[in-house]
This record gives sequence, C-alpha cells and structure tokens, in this order.
Amino acid sequence: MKENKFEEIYEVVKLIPPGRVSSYGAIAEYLGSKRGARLVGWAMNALNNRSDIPAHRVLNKTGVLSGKNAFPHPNMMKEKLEAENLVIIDDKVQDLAEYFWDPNIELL
DNA sequence: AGACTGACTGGGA
DNA sequence: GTCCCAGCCAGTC
Repeated sequence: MKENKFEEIYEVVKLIPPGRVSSYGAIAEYLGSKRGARLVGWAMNALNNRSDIPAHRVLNKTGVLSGKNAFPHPNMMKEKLEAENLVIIDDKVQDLAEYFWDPNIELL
C-alpha cells in the first residue's frame, strides 16, 4: 500500500498520542519487520526537518533516549517528554510500561 | 559493484 | 547476569 516503509514509519510515529511513547521494535514489527528496528531509527535520523513527527516519543525497548543525540540539543528530547508528563531519569523513561504505546495493540 | 554503518532487538554463550 | 552474534532496510564510502 505504502510507497516505502519510511512513510509507514512516519505515519505510525505521528499516531503516537501525547504523553505516550513507543519503541523502534514495536513500530518495526507493526511494519512487518521484527528485526527492522534499526530502519526505524534510521528513518528518525532521516527526519531532519520534519518537526511534524514526534520522534522524541520513540525510544528503544528499555525506555532509554537512545536518539537524544540526534536532536539539535540532546536535552530537547528529554524536555519534550517531560512536557508531556513523562518522568525521565538518567536519559531513561520511568514507568515505561504505563506510558508505552504499541501500534500492534493500540492500532489493532 | 561490494562492504560498512546506524536513534534496535532477541537469543545464545 | 553480562557479552556477543545475527537479521532487518536504506544510505554512504
């Protein structure tokens, strides 16, 4: 249906509700590639100017802000998440299970 | 054209 | 419990 997986990734990321976070693996799995998590991260890195995509809501499975370094300022990701009532300690989201948003379940 | 890398993950040692 | 290896897709050297 989609022209390429990048578009699918972007759409899924855009669907992440405020105050929620998802993981690369979850999105990759939703796209059909369980091991394609790296591609998702790659897509985020390729965002560049697409501020319409809440890339800060995409974390690795452990809830660590692995991609914070790809933002204009490494603190930006943390601040954006904190602005959505998320608690981040040591670049890691607390109560991840409570905020985790899985497209395979939510978009079922 | 061939090989390496990267915002990842799960399984095996 | 920690470390290492293989698999995924696209872009770059």
